[in-house]
Amino acid sequence: MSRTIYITTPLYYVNAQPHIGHLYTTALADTVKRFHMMMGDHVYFLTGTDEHGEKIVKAAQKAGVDTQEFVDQVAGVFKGTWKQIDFTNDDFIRTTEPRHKEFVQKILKQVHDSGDIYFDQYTGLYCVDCERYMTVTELVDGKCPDHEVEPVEVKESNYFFRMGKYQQQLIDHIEKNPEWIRPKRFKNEVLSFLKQPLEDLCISRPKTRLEWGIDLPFDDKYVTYVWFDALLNYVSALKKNAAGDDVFDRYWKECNHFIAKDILKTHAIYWPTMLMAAGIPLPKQLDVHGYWLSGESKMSKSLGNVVRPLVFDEQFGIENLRYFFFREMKFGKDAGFTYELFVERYNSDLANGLGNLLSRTASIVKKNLGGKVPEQQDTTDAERPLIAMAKKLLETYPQNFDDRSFHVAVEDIRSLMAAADRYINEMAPWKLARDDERKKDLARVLYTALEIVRISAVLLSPIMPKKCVQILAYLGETRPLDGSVPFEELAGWGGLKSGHEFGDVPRLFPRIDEKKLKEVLESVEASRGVEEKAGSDDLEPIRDEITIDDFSRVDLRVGIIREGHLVEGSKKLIRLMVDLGEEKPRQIFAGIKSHYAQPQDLVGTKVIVVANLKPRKMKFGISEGLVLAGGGGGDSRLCVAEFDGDLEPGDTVT
RNA sequence: GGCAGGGUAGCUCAGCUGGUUAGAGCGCCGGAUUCAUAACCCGGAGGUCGGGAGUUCAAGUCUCCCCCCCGCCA
Repeated sequence: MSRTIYITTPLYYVNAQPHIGHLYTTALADTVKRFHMMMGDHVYFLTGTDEHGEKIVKAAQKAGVDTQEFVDQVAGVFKGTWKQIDFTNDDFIRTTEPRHKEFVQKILKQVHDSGDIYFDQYTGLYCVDCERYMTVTELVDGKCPDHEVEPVEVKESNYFFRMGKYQQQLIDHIEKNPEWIRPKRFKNEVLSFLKQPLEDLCISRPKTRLEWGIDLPFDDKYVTYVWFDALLNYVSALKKNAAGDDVFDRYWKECNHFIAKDILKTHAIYWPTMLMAAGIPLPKQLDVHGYWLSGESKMSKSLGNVVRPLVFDEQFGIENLRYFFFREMKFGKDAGFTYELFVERYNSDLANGLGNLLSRTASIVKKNLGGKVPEQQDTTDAERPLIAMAKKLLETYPQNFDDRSFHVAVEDIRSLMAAADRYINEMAPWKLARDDERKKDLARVLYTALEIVRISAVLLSPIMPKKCVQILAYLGETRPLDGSVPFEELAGWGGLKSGHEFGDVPRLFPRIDEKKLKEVLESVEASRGVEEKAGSDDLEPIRDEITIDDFSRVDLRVGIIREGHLVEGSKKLIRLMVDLGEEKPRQIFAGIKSHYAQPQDLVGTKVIVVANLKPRKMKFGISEGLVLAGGGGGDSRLCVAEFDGDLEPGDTVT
C-alpha cells in the first residue's frame, strides 16, 4: 500500500556556508525520499534557507554588502550546491519570498485576532548572538555561555505569544504519541523541559533595533522574531509550492521533520504550540539526529575540518560520503568524521567490498561466458542460504529505514555481499570454467553472485543513487527505481536478466591510496588558510580599500621582546617590554593571554610593533604601542606575528 | 544539583524483553587461494562487558551504591 510522506530539512540559516552538518541532514532527507520513491510512496521533499534576523544583518554589514544582496548570494550557494549534488528536493523555500511572508503575516494576524498574541513591556538581558533574552541563571560570569559576550539590558515593549497556554496540550500530545519525537531520548528531554512552567514567547523585535524581518501585520513598528517566521516555512511552502499550487491538504498531515539535536526545542516546543494556536494539526514525526564530530570535538572551522560539500565531491565523491554517513552514524547519536576514517571505511566497504565483488564476478563472466549474463539455474543447497538472506532483506530493509536504523540496513547489505564473497571462494568458478561438464554449475554460481550484486545495488540506491544506477546499468538492470516497478520485484530474487552483454569491467570504487589521502589532507590544510582569510564561516570582512599613503601613516617597527609578565587581575592581558632600539624598552599590554599564558616564553621573539600608536592609559598602566598578531575562529586561534631572519630592533616594516 | 544518554577487544561500535564457550568491522599476526581493485577466504592473538554489592539455577543484560564522559534543565 503506497503512502504519502512529506519530508523536510530545517531551513538553513544563511550566516554560514554549507558544511557537513547541512549536507548530512539534506542527504538524509534525500535518501529517505529516494527510499520511499522506490517503495512506491508519494513523497514531497522541502528544504530552503532562513534569511531574517539580527545575525544576518550583522553578517551582511561585516561583509560590506546590502542585506538582500547578501542573503541572495548565500541562498544561491545553498541552492546551487544541492542542485549540483542532485538532491531531489521538490521545492526550495526562502523565508524572504513573498509567498512565505504573506503566509506568516496571515498566521500572525489570525493568532493575534484569537487573542494568543499580546503586547507587553519587558526588561531583560538580551544576547544578540542568540537573538534572545537570557535569564540571569543562564549566564556564566555575566556572559552568555554560548557566545561569551555580555548580554545587554534591554527594556522594550514587545508582542508575546501565549505559548504557556498550550503546555498541557503539548504534554498530552507527546505522551499519547510516544513515537512523535525519535529517538526516545529526545522525547524525554522535551518532556523533562516541559515539567517547568512554559513561559510565553516574545515574537517581535522593534524596528528601531531590527528592520530586517517580516512586518507584524497589526503593528508596523515591529518585525517578527526569526524563529516564529522561519518555522512556518514548513506550511507556507505547501500552501503555495514552487509551481504556485496549494498542496497542503495532500501532504501536511504526513509531515516528517528531520532536524539536528540543537534545534530540538524550537521544533518540539515552539513549533507545535504555534500550530496549536493557529489551528493547524501537528506534524507526524520529528526525527532528531546527532552531530558529526571531528574526533572528540565538535566540527568547526577553527579546527580546520569543515567539509565543503562540493570540494569533497571533487576529492572523493559525495556519494561515497553518503555511504559513510549511513554506515557510520547510529541515528540520533553523534559520530566521528575524519578523512582518515572515511578512507578506511571506503576502502574496506566500497573498494574491497562492493567494487571488488562486481569486478571479480564480471571478470569471470567476461573470460568464460562470452561476457553474457548466464541463465538462471536450479538452485542447490549452496545457494539457498544466500537466497534466504536476500529475501529476508525485503522485509528488514524497509523496516530499518522506517525505524531510521540506517546503519543496520547498510550492515545487512554488507553481510549479504560478504556472504557472496565467501560463496565465490567456496565454489571457485575459475575452476569450474576449466571443466566443460560443469558449465551449468559455472552459470549457476555466477548468476547467483551477480544477482547479489544487483540486489545490493538496488538496496543501496537511495544512499548512492548515481553509483548504483551505474552498477545496475552495467548488469543490464535498467528498470526505473522510482516505484513504477514494485519493490518486491525490483529487489526480489531472480530479477537479473540473462543474455545481457557486459562492457569493459568498470572500476567504480577505486581504492584510495595513502598518497591520494595525503594530497587531500594537504589541500584541506591549504584551503583552511584561504578560508581563514576569507572568513567564510564567520564572514570576517575585508575592510574598505585604502591607499598606500593611508597605510604608510602606520609606522611599523621590528621589536624584540625583552620581558614578558602576567598582569595581576586581568583575564586577557599580558605585559610585554619591547625593545625598539630606543633608549629604553616600551611597555606594551597585549590581549593575548589566552594563547600566551606564560609570557616569559616570548622573550627574545622579534615582533611587529605599531610604533606611532598614541599611548593609551589602561587600568594596569600605559601601553606604548601595539604588537601585531593574527587570529580567527572566534578566539580559537591566535598567534603573534614574528620574523625568522636577522633584523635589528627599530628596523622598519613595510 | 535534577533528569536523560553513554562507559563492551588496540580503534569504531553492535548486543531487544536476563539463558549455550561475549559479537562485528577496521588494525595486527599466521595460513590458504589466484577470478578480482596488493583483492577475497580461513585461522589466531586480544575483553575480570567502568567499580562494588545484591536478586536469580543463570546478569553485559534486572536492583542499589559509587566513579568518569556527553546532553538537556536549574
